Amino acid sequence: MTGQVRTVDGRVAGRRGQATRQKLLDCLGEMLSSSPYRDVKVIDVARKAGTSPATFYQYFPDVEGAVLEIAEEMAKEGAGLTELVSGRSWVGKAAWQTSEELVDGFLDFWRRHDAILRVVDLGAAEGDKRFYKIRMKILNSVTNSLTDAVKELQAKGKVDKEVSAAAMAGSLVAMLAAVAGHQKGFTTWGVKQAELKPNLALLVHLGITGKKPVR
Amino acid sequence: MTGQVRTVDGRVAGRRGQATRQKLLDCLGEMLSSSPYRDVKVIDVARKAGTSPATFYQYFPDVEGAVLEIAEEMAKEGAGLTELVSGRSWVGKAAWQTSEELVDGFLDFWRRHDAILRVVDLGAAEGDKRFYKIRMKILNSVTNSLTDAVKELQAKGKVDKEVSAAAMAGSLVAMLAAVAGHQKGFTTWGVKQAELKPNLALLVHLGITGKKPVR
DNA sequence: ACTTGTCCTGTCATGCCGTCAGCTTACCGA
DNA sequence: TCGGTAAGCTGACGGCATGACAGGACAAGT
Repeated sequence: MTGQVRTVDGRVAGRRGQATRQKLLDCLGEMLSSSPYRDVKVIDVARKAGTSPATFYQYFPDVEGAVLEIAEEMAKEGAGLTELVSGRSWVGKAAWQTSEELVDGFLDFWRRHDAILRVVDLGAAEGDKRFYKIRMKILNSVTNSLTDAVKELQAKGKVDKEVSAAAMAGSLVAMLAAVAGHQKGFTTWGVKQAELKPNLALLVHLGITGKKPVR
Repeated sequence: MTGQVRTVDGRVAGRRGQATRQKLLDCLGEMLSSSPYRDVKVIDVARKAGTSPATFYQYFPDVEGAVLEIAEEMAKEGAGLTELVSGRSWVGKAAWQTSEELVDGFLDFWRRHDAILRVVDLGAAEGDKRFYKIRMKILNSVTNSLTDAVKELQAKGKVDKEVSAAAMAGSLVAMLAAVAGHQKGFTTWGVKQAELKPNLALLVHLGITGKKPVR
C-alpha cells in the first residue's frame, strides 16, 4: 500500500536516490524554520543539500510538493496524539491531570514541528484541500477523541445536552493549535509559558466538563 | 503627523499618484483573496490595475510592503473591536449577551478581512516583527479589555486569584482568531455556524467568569 | 570488460524581479 | 498664454529562479 518511492518521471528510486531525496527533504525542513516560506527557493535547498536544482525536480514537482511530503510524514506522527485523550478519565482529579497532559503533549508536538505546521496552516486557510486534509488528519485524532469524551459525559448527564460536542472539541483544539503557533507571541505579551499552560488546561477542563477543576 | 504619502524615491504623491497607489492596493487585496500569497506576483497586480510593474515599485518597496500597508489600514478598523468588551457587564444575564456579541463581532471582522489576516498571521508566526505588531494592535484591543474584565472580577472575589488574567484573555482571543480563520474548516467537519457561535460564547463566558452562563 | 538501469548535472528557453533613464502629463506662477 | 518644474508612467535591461532535456557518471550483475 505504501508503494515505492517514485521520481516525477515514473522511475522507481533506489537506495542512493532515496537518500538524496531524503536529504532534500531535510534541508527544505531546515530552510523553512530559518526563512519565510515565501522566500524558500529551490536553488537554495539544492545548494544546501549539495546537489543541483535539476535533481530536486526529479523527485518533487515543486516546493509545495516537497512540503506536502514532509507534512504527510509529520501527520503520521500526529495521529499518535489520540493517546493524549482516548481512554483517559474526565472525572474528578483525574480530569485535571488529563487536561494538563493534553495541553503539554499538544504544545510540545507543535513546538517540534513549528515551521512546517505554519505552512500547513496557511495552505489550509487558503483553501488548499491537500493541506487541509493533512491538518484534519492531525487535529481529527484529538478532536474526535474529545468529541467522544463530551458525548460520554452528556450521556451520563454530567454535561448539558445543548452543548455541541463537535463544536466544543473543535474550538478547544483550534485554540490549542493557535496558542501553540504563537507561543513566542505570548511571551512578548508578558505572559510566561508557566502560566500559559495551566490556563489552557483550565479552559480545556471547563470546556469539556463544564466545571471548575478539582486539583 | 500623518505625513504625506510618498513614493519610494521620496517624491510626494499627488491626486493622480494616490489614486494609482490605491488602485494597486485594491487589486493586491483582491488577488490575495483569490490566489495563494506565495503566488501573488507584482506583474499580475500591475496588470490587473492596468499599469506596469515599474509603477508598482514607485509606491512600494515590494509585495510585502504593500501588504503591510493594507494590513495597517485594517488594523485601524480593528482597534474598534475594543467596543465589544469595554464598558460591558460580565455579571448575570448581561455576561452571556456580552459573550455572544463579542464572538459575533469578532467572527464578522475576521470574515471581512479574511485574506489579509491570513497573511498577517503567517508573517507574525514566522517572526516578522512588523506583521507581529499589526496582529498585536488588533488583538490587543480585545485582549487588554478582556484582561481588565478578568482582573476586575478577581478584585471582587468572583474569580480565583490563581488565574492569570493575561494568559486567559490571550488564550480566548487566540481561540477566536483561530476558529475565525478556519470557519470553512468547521463546516466540513460537520459543525454548523449556528452551533459554533454559542459554543464559542460559552467558552468565553466560562473562561472569563469561571461559571456557566445564565441565559 | 560489458550491459543495464539508476542517478546526477550542464545547459537552455522562459518568465518574473527590480532598476533606470527618459518620456509624458499636470500644475503653477508670471 | 506660456514656459518651468515636479509628478507620473513605461520600455528596456541585467539578473535570477524555474523547469525540461539529453547525456554523462556510477553501481550491480553477468
